[in-house]
Amino acid sequence: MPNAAATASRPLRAPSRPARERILDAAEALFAEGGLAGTSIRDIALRVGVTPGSLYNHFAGKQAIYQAVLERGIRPFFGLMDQLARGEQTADAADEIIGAIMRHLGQHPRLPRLIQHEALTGAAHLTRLAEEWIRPLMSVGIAEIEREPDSPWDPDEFPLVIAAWVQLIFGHFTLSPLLLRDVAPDDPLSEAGLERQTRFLRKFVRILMRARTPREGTPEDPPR
Amino acid sequence: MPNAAATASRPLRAPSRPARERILDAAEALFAEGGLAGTSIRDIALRVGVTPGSLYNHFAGKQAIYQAVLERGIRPFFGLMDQLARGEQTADAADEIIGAIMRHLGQHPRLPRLIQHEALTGAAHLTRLAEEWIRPLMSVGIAEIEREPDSPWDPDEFPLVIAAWVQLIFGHFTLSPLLLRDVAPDDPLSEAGLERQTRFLRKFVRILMRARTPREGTPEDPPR
Amino acid sequence: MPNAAATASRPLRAPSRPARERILDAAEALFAEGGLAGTSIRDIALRVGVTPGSLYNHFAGKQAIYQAVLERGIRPFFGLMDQLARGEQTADAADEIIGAIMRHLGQHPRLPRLIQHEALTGAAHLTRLAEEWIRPLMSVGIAEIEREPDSPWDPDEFPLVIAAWVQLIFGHFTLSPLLLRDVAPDDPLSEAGLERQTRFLRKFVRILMRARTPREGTPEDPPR
Amino acid sequence: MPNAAATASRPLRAPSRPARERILDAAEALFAEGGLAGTSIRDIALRVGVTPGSLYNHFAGKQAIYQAVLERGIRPFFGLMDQLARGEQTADAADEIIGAIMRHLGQHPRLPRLIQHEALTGAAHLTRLAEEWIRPLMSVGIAEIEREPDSPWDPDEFPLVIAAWVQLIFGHFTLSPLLLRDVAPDDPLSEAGLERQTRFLRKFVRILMRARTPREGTPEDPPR
DNA sequence: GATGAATGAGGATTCATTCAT
DNA sequence: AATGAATGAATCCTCATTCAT
Repeated sequence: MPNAAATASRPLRAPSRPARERILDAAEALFAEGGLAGTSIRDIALRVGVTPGSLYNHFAGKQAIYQAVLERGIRPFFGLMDQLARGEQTADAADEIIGAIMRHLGQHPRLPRLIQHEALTGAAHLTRLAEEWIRPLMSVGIAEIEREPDSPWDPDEFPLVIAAWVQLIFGHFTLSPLLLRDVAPDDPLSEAGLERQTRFLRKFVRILMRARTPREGTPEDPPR
Repeated sequence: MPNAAATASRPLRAPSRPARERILDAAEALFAEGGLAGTSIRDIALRVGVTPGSLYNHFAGKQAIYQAVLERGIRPFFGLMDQLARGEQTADAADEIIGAIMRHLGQHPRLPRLIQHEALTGAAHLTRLAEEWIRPLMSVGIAEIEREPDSPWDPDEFPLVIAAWVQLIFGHFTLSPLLLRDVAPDDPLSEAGLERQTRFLRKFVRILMRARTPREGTPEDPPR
Repeated sequence: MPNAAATASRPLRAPSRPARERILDAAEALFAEGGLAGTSIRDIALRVGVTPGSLYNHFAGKQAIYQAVLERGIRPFFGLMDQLARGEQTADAADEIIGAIMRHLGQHPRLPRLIQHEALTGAAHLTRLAEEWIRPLMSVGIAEIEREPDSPWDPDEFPLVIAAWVQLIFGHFTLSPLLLRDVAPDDPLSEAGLERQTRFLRKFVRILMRARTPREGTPEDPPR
Repeated sequence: MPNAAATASRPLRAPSRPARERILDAAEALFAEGGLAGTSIRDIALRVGVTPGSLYNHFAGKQAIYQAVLERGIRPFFGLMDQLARGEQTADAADEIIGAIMRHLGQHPRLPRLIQHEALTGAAHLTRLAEEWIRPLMSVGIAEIEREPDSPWDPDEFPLVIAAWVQLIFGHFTLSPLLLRDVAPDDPLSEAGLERQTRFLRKFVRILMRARTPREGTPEDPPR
């Protein structure tokens, strides 16, 4: 009974993390790496240290585990967005928002990967969740843009600006590990990497939001 | 539209696009959607209109097809980067680069998805390719940044700036379809959506590159 | 109605029909429908409203439950046969026998189905029981035939006649629900359906037992 | 390659029975014994001498095999019924019908078992087939009854008479092997057993159809 | 007596791959 | 080049059973 031994050594902490959570932990890690199709029930069971059949005492099946992982990951993130939306409108709110989000994702670095996997494969498992997640996200962002009088952006560009923010934040977790593999001084997901990216994003936003629109290089040339 | 040129030499409808290409076409579409693990040989064969066994007359196996899809997709993109790197250093080079890249990806919208899948699952199949791809990409970008005397960025931030660009461009193909699903006036991958994003990115880069650094809101507050 | 008597001693609604019986009730219903292989321990537990493991507090396993269901069903039927064999030899004994059997099976309509399942799958679980059941059944029947002086049957045909009776009686429970599905005015297992069949069988037996042998159409033509 | 050897020894007969048929042969035998739930794909594959996966090159799954077995078995039987319905209305038609049916079932003794299994488990897989099978069967039978002027049966009893015939015929294959196990001189499904039953049924029908109704023993006593 | 969690065996089915034709 | 049939491994899941609580 290895788990018993493992938990016995820990002084007080919960009498072994509940099985359901342990399964979701393992599944989250694997799904974040391989996605739904790339992760097998056996992999999960193996990581939990249990027989595949055992998982079915806790979840109805692979899809149910996947869905639960997604919900467990998104729910607090959604809560954070909600809370930020309600936050005080100080001058440096943007800085605070970026910091809060990066801090949260730094502690849950699998969430952006899970969402990116979903987005790639059709987001079938996300649609219900996404509806309550993307909306507030857009609200938070748009409110933030509008508060800035010097913002160079037109209202019909606002969604693109928000999307850009999401891409930059998520991309740090999903793409930068590849892009910066040999070029950055440290792992993007390390403490240092996260701080670096946070500073970078703050500067980024400062520039983007307060800048006066520069003259257009080639005004209105069509992209084609 | 290079394919059009290639097939122009044959009568009209290409009844005989080489089998190898037809397989890669089918596989590309499926891999872009489901990734390597989420796509079966049978799916591909079905889409080609052929028996699974037949594929083995053209490729050594599933992995070989996957690798070939990746290479076929990345090679021209790599070529484009190379060409852009060599391009004239006009004042509006950045605009041209963005246009060229968006134009290319607009015609090969699966490429960013393939790469994103790879990035998520560990990029095992990409490393060889990535080495010859990411380097020039970084070069092109850094050169471009350096040419801008007013750029607010420090040299050690350059890689992050490049990464940001990639995230913004790729994200449009991998994340925006989800993010803007109900909020944008049209499909991000449609002609109109691509033009919109191209204009947006140009404005973005203009602001980012030429802006004078605004005063920091909270100078040097650590992210945590 | 022995169950009624048993529960009559308790207040009224039997909130505490012994667990063993409740299990057998559930199992009987399911085994009668799906047979041994087609019924899972979980199905039974679900129907009882209990956890699968609980069943093992009352029975050694699935087979034991099955065996117990079989025995609980056959025992009273065997008792009935025995009693009928001992019955008064009145002129209308056959009518009474048919009535008694149909009445009993009407109240235990799963028994013929259970036995038929067994007969189909090899009767491995029945052999011990069958030995003490089929014998008396044959006795009762043969005695009855012999009492009829006008019977057209030869002694070596007696077993076939008995078998025919069983087939007709059991068939009403196992085959007629399918055969008469759209053609009979009511469900064969309903009160009305059972009465109808009882009348029919009585007429049947009257004809069969007392008829004078008609001239053979084609005397002694081989069946092939 | 044992099959090759086996068929090589046979002088001329078809170049090995087609795989599809071999699978259905094996499946039929097993389904007739254990029913759908009691038969595993592996059992079938084992009997065919092939790997379970191979079956899926020929059938979509277990249910498909089952359905095909049912159809292959019922179709010719249905054809026979149809042909008998069209047959000449000679004086001894009943004898001929009984002979034909018993002959057919004697060569396909699994069919009654398959149908009985279905009837017990709900006949879900049979309903479509049954509709085209039970109708003509009823027609054949009723026509036959009506042709007999001395028949003691009322028109509203006709379906019960037909059902009785089916029960007697099917029961010989599904119930008699159990009932007559130790009491008959030979196996009911042997040549001799079949002939015996055929003679018995002919006598049975002669009596039943031509008999004058005997006086009722107890006129109209309700069965309860 | 009941439960929740675990298990090993086996269930159907899918999969990548091979190969004779 | 393509196919149909085969295969062994792996897939997800169910099952009967056990056992500490």
